[in-house]
Amino acid sequence: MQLGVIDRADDRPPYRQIADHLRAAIDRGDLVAGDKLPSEAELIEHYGVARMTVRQAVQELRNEGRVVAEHGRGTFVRQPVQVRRLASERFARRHREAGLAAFSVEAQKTGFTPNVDQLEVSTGPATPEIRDRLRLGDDEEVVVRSRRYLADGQPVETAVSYLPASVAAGSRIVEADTGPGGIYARLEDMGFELDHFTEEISARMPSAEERRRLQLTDGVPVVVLVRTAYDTTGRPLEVCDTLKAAPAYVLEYEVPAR
Amino acid sequence: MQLGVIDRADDRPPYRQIADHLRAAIDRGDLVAGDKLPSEAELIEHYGVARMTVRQAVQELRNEGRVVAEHGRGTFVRQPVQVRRLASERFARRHREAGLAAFSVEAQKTGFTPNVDQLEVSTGPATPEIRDRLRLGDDEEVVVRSRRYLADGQPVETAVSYLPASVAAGSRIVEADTGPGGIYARLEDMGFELDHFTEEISARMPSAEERRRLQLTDGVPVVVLVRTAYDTTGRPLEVCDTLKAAPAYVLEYEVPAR
DNA sequence: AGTCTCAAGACGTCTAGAGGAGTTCGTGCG
DNA sequence: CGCACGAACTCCTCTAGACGTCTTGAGACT
Repeated sequence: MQLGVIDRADDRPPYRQIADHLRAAIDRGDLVAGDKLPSEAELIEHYGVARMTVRQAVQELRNEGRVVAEHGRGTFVRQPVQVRRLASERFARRHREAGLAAFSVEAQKTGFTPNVDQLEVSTGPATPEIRDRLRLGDDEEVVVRSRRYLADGQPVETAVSYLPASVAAGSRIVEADTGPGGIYARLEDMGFELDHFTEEISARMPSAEERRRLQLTDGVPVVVLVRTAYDTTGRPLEVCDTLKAAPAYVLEYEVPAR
Repeated sequence: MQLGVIDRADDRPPYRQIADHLRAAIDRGDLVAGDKLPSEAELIEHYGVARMTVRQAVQELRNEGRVVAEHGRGTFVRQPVQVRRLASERFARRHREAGLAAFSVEAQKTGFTPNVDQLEVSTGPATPEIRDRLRLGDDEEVVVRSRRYLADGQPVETAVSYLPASVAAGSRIVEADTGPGGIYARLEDMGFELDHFTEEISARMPSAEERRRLQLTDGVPVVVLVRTAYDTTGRPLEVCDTLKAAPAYVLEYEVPAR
């Protein structure tokens, strides 16, 4: 494998030059997914720099998610993201069925074993952001429903729903088991007419806690999806905050051209 | 500000404890967006550890995108992601108009100055992935159109479109200026009937090159959006690969409930 | 053959420095 | 008053080590 040497005339610092060499080796195909990078000792030997310098170089690639270090074994080139498309979702299906039901339908098609856990339901004050989205007053409380979806035992998504307590109170929405059709069916039972949804999609690096819950390695971002459901009067009935394990999970939307 | 001390009995290493202390201070609100973290010297003094140790702690928060270091000034708590909603897009509008036109309409509503640059058009062989998405044979070439969108001079999105050369050949699609309505209008001029689109959304860490083109700081992921447009016969006519600067750019979709 | 032990090799964490480069701001000079 | 300069402070890069934990595989033992 060709790595080159450090050019002291280059204005980039040595650690960055080393990182670029390694990245180029991956891009060239000298190193493919699963291959082991040269060990730290070998890089020190090759470049004639201190250990912290080669570690900083490798750290760059780890932060980019291109390699993953395994304690005691070595550092390996990672499979490029979104190779596995664990599940896709179609809008229509997603919103006709709710929660685990939609996930199960997808599972049948894609061939994984679906599971859901960590369902917690509580009622309490809302954060300013949720209050804003649900257009609530300062004192109004919300019902919070959180859960985690797994595919073949692997966590792929966490979701937290917020509903105004005034809407959910007295219904099965405040219970762990909402019954068939999920909370959307319950809302319709209660006379609310669901009209449309907005979804805001962004991405960010997960916190250590979120990384733990989704069993993510370093350098992998999560897709953040915030769905708000409105009734025919334009009143927001639910905000659902979803974190998706990005490399494993690709959303797929289908829309008409006009 | 309350930071605590390192607990040698704790099984977490010191640098992680320090990172947790700082993260907790932010979560508690002791430090809010724009605030300066204690300097490295102050953290060394407070915790009684070496410089590399406090740097490693701060590096954790930088990787999470919660703080940003400014050379010579200090390290500052970053605005939480998606506070600025530079632009939102609605499906209908997005696909009736094309490219800069849609971007400009959005600009008018949201109040930024739109711009587009780096438009390059070329024809050549396709990557295996693009060939697969466009259902092309091994020898078929594609027309590649790349551009970058800016809002108030700030890059917010890069996009690369791929069309089968057999579709685009002889039309204005192979020219830098496609004329009014963009490539979708040209495709319709040529008798192709656009039927529907799929969009796959994921996220990943950008490469150094991508970070440069979008002027992103460390620790910020990009949202990757791959749109495929089909005609009424189900033939894929275009694949558009889009990178969005995640924290500044939140997609917004609106869909009917059923 | 199967199991245990141990050493080598890999990455993880940390120390105690050094010099460099960018930013800020006060001070003194013109 | 305006400007140049320098000190102080900040983060950046790097050195040359030390010891730790984890993994693997060779070799000894049963």
